[in-house]
Amino acid sequence: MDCMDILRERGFVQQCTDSEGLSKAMREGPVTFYVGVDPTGPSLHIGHMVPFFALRHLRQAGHIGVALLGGGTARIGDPSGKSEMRKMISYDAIDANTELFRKQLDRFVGFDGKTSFPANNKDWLADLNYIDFLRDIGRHFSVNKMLSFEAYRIRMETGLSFVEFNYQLLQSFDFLELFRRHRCTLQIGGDDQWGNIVAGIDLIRRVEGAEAFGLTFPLIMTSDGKKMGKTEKGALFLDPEMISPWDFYQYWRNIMDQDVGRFLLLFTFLEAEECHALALGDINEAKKRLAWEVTAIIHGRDAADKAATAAAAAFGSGGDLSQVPTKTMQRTTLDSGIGVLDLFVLSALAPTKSEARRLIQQGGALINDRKIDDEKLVIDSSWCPEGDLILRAGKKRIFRFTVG
RNA sequence: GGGGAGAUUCCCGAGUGGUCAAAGGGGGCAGACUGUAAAUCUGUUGGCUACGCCUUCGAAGGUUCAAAUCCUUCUCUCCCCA
Repeated sequence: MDCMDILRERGFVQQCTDSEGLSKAMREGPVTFYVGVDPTGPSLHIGHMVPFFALRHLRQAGHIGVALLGGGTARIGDPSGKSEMRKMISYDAIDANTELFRKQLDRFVGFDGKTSFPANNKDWLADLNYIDFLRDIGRHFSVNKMLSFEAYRIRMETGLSFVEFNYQLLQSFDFLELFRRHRCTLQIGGDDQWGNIVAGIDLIRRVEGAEAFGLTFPLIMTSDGKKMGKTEKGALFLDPEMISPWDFYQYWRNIMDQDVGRFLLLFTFLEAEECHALALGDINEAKKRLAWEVTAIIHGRDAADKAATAAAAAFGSGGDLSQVPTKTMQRTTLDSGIGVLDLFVLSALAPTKSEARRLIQQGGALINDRKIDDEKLVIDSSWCPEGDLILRAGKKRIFRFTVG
């Protein structure tokens, strides 16, 4: 079984320009490939990660992975898969994001400079000469052909600016540049990148007369048809400051039954047989395993253990609640008493007092397992002889105050 | 450049002088049922020092006792023509 089979078995493969040819090339020796991400925000989210999981599988099989940070392309904005034009981001913000992405990817991939390393297309895109670029690269692109791509067709409805229309040329140029610099002959990415990838392959063929490959992964959806990785707070970011390991763990713990097997294969490195076995067994145990594995991969084993312990305590038969999301409260604050509404707002379980009030009215507010039905109630030291206040909002949200 | 349409609360989308904090749907939150799942049903969904007050209907002005609704200017978007 070669690594294409592994990827296929794990549900990574959506489209491939030439899977026979690619398998052959891979058998003949290490293939250098790349995945690109545009640093358009302060953190990667789980939706970015599918190609990077694939990167690790491919590297495992002896191939060489380049993580291309789109410090240059982020200045333009990729219209693929989007119905609206993306806001322009300042150069400073892009540079800052690039660095944040690089660190997160280093953590996940573990760049060693040989089998995997980062690159930044800002290095070759930022100072391109427009006229030269048009003459050397632009002439290979047919507008007619570009317009036939699905990505652009969608935007024909809502509007497509010339800047975004150029994105494909830049990404194609990236591929060419990586081919020239590193003999990179394979680009992998989400299926929305298909058009851009194919365009790059064409460019390499025309300019260098060389053969390159493209491989795309499915856009991961949850079984109820939503884009995977969406939460109330937005995307499922990898930055623990944006999405705490607790929330991250909870996301996976609460996915739908039907998704467990698929996600185990995509987002963990457990053997395929084990993934299948887990999905066929006790589904709740499988979810716990999935949640632990993914949390461990992203945030480390320690964080995963803590999240699992906290979850067991919060939803199981009591136990150690010390790992649940926690804040410290001043002894003096508690001594003078604090209104329940303020307390819930302070915990962030309720964004406003009105929300807190609603929560209480609907019977979803608990403190130390006592149901709160009076919104004017004042909480003081007598509530926590043990030193902790455990607030619950509904059945799934929990917060702990330690007094200190 | 000319002509037309539009910008509404988290999203979509009603509303065209007071009865509008603004229909309906989606999403969210809570309750019931469960397995921390899904589906389903119910309630709720701007804020606050809450039977009242404040902020919201692209932005700024104006008319009026009263404006999301009328007038002026501006910004942005879409469509048709050049």
